[in-house]
Amino acid sequence: MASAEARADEKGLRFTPVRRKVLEILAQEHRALGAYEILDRLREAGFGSQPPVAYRALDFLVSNGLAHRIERLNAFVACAHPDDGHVPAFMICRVCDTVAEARATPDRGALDAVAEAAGFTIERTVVEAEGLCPICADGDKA
Amino acid sequence: MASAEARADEKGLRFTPVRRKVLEILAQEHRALGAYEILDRLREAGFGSQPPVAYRALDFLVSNGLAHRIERLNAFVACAHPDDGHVPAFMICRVCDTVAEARATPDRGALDAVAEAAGFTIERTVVEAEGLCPICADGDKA
DNA sequence: GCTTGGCATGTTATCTTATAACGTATATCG
DNA sequence: CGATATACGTTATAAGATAACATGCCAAGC
Ligand SMILES: [Zn+2]
Ligand SMILES: [Zn+2]
Ligand SMILES: [Zn+2]
Ligand SMILES: [Zn+2]
Repeated sequence: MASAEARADEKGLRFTPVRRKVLEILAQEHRALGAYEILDRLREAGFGSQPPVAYRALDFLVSNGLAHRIERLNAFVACAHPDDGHVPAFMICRVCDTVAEARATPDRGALDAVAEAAGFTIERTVVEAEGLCPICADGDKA
Repeated sequence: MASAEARADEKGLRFTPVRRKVLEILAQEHRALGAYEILDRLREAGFGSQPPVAYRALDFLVSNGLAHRIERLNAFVACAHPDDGHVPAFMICRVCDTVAEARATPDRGALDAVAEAAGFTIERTVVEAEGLCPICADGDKA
């Protein structure tokens, strides 16, 4: 995470205490956190306690590729590959809510073809798979 | 839509007036409608006017493959291919909110591979592309 | 034909998620 | 130092979703 931060600094981004704290909070979890859950922890840490505080920091992190929004959950995760500009794909466990991030880039062939045929210009793609993580799949069998 | 309805009947599903009305409302639009927008139209048509009325009908339609939820928009569209069990992919115009549905099935190769490697069992996949439809892309140039 | 059980509908109340609007503080630059 | 831009903080409210409970409907079983 330190490296991501360093790169952000180089790009002239202002990595303020709230923003750093939110990224730390996200990075400590392997699951997606809702904005209000993050807000609770900000409050505990002495930051502002109203929704815009959390949402603004999250907007910053998402805009700059340091975090992603999980549409399926209305929640957020730290980016697992903050280096490059990538198209993320997520695997969300419906039991324990853990979220794993993969790169989806090679995935887009078929959809791209349809879009091109339809004259649709894709700017952003959301790929979110829901299912069972290995641990919870084991639990199910037991 | 009549055909979809007939098939639903055959499966022993109860196609009640509210449910039919909601499907009609969705089918009349090529964009996604929020639950409260649907609720407004139900009210106008003399149905119940409280949120659960809309949400329950939508749950029914989504569960039975007659409509889809667009996670990106927290909204709903009628299914364009109600025949088969398909994995839908959506192209959402960020300007006019129109939603086009494509079949995503051949798309999943890469993600499937990653999931298998990780031991993750995929049960459902959300694919939503955001961008510009042909009409709005033209408008941008002008 | 009446009863009973399951399902759908309807309502009230409440919860969660998100943003608008405004004032204050802090940083950056001439 | 003063001007300007960006970030932070608060209040208030919008938008999306569900819990809990009462009522109505219909079809199966007596
Ligand atoms: Zn990422
Ligand atoms: Zn799990
Ligand atoms: Zn469909
Ligand atoms: Zn458009």
